[in-house]
Amino acid sequence: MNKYDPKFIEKKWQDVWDNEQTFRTSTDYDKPKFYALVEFPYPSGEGLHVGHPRPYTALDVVSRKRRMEGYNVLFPMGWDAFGLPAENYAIQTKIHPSVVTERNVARFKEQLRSLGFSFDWSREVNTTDPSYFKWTQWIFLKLFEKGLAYKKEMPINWCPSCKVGLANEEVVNGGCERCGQEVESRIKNQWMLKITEYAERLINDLDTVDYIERVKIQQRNWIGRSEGAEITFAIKDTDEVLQVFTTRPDTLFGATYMVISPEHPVLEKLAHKLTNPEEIHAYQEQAKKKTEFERAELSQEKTGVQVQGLTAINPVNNKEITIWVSDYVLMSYGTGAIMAVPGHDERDWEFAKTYNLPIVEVVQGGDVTKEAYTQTETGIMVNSGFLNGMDVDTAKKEISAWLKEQGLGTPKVNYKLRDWVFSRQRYWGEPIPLIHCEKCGWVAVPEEQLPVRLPQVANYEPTDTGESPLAKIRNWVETTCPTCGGPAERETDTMPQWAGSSWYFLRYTDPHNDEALASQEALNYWLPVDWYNGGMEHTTLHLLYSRFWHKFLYDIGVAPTPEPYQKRTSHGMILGENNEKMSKSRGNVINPDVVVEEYGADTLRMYEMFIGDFEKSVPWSTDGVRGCRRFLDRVWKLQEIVQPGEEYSSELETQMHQTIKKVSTDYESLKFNTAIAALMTLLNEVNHLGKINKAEMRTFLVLLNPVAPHITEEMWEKLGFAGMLNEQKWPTWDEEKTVAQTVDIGVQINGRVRGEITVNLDDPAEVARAKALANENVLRAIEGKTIVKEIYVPGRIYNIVVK
RNA sequence: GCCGGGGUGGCGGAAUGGUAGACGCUACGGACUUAAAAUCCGUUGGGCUAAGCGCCCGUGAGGGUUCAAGUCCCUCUCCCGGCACCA
Repeated sequence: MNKYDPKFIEKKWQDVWDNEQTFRTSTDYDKPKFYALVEFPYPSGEGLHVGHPRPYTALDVVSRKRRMEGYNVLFPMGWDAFGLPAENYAIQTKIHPSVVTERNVARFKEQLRSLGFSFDWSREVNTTDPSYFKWTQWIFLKLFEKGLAYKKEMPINWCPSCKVGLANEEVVNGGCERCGQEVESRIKNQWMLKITEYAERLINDLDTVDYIERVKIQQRNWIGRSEGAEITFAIKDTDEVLQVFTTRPDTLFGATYMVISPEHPVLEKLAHKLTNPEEIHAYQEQAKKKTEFERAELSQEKTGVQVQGLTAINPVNNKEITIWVSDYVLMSYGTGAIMAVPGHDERDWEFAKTYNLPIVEVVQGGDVTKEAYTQTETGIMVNSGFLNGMDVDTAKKEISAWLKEQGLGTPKVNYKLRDWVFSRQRYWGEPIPLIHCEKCGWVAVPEEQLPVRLPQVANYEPTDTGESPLAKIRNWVETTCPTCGGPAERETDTMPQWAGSSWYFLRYTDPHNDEALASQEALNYWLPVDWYNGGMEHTTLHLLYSRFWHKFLYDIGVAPTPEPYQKRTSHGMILGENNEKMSKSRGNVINPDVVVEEYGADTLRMYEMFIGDFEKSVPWSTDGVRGCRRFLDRVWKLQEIVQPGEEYSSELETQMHQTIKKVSTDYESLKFNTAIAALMTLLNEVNHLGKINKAEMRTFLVLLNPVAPHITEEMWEKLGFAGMLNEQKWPTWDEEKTVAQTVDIGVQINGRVRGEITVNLDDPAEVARAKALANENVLRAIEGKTIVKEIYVPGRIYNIVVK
């Protein structure tokens, strides 16, 4: 027998799969379907990282198993190729990002191919391909049409030295990721998408999908739904009012002052009434100057200024209360104004202490002179007029009814989720397909003119003003208005990287369609995605954004299901051998090419599945890789001991059925490590016996195939088994045969194991008892004692309680 | 601070309330070899031991439920991840 030579074998089978289009998805829509999705990568210049193959192998395993179970499987791959690294590289080298992208894609593809994934490459998509982003732009126009895209003044992160608007994730500790320069906040007019309009559905529909719990929880927290009331406070001697949002309307009697955010419009409106305008303006200026970072850093110390000249009226008792301005109240949440209840809110308590404001206890149970009492379960209302004596829940209901009756307040739900800032002042992204006309305003580029392509340029540097580099390409910017034909200008902002990835799973179903983003037939058949695995870091952005777009497409009749993904799971990160995050600067990066070169793709795949709990982070171990290679070497050698036999042998029958069951169920529940352990155990047993028959060998190869497809396919062929391995049926197990008829069980005395006996599973208790009491060690342990109780769990344990 | 997840050998990790440590790695011993590597066999939680079996301790800490707890309940503690003045 020749040596196991992965380099030769892997190349051979990859070519076979390519030439025969083995894993091409069928368009036979009558077959049961299975749509497996992994997050498509950004093709960086670094090439593939050992982190990438972990989720890919996992769903490759599931996909390969599903095919053998008779499903029509869609397991596609593509490129999320718009993005900053290619653009930054272009600025440095003047090489067009599309050239760099093409190069990187080729490399990534080659690397992925070398790992033997069963992707259907005929369905490859690329977000930077005009035939793809035509539909990204089309979706945007639909959003615009339905009023879900709007333009608004918003601050962006600006690096004054690079003259570039930065994405939030490019700001590290308040500085520019590349040059370290402190980032400024600049106000820009930006396109926004109204994701908040979908907040309620994005929360509620989580109940209809099978996501791992931590993903659901993180999404719920991010959306941050809270129920409360909006209450109107009059401002004395004016027609103006202050609206506040509160989750604790029950504490209204304890509202002893109000706080508005520095950006609150009332300061402008009633500027003439202010008696300390300089002081207020100074505070507003100070707040404006603070970057987000500083605001967070200084968050402990409460600062503020009283708004003199204005007094508010507490609607429940008509008491006059002071108004303050402070940056602990955010304009972007609720109404930008709050009623301060220092007795029962920690922030208000702190502020009241700093400025010596009155604190009134309205819920009994704590000591409001020492700290805010925020417990709501047991407290009883006091100092609250008609609410006195009620518990918090009752008081909430009563006061809400009262407010409604008086026309002073309404129940209200608020979300932490903000609208999505959709503009980027960048070159390498999808152009936003809108035209601004002096006469007609913002006008959509007509559908038949899509896609709006990026102009070829020589320079990618952004402008001093923070505008997109596109703004300088005048012959691209200047156009005519589609509505009136007059002179008009194109929008120069581009879309964020999240745009293309918000719908790519739809495109895979019908990737070459020119008439629509995908045919209704394909969408109806393939959606929802049956299983989507991706990183936890995408839970609050990509996952939420794509659910939002999908729901929108559902509303306009394009997507056939309210939710895009039926099931979502997540993998843990792979760390360096020193247990730190893998990075160039830490010098602990493992290159998958090197592992493939030295040990083979099957070894890499297997190790990535065996390395540990799939859902947890785990450090790389080169020794562990070698262990997997040793296993495959031993598998290879099984060829030498294969015996005839078309039925499982009596020695192995039970274990065969156990292993089929274990492997089949573990592959389904992300427990690849224990599935592989079961195969190792089986191999050890086979080697002890020194033989394996054909029936056993076949099953073993099929079970191992999803993890190590090349070696198993090669052995299948060498052993002369019929057909190709990937065409075989997934083996089944017989539940009855998974149970050994005789087992060794422990005998416990008072819960401690004192001996071991061998029982037949169907032994009655008396027989087990006789065996237990015949055991020398057991006898010694109960000598001189009285048996009080005996418990026999068949096949598990015999426990004797003695005194 | 809030919300998740988690503490099990030297390491990665297994364990429907039923013999804790499967499987792999490491280390050690042996076989093979002129030698080494590779491979194969054995040992590998700690302690005690008369070496015969055996005994004691042990899943972050403390308590509880149970014939029986890594697993269930209570209290505490530490680590990781996310959010963070969200009214």
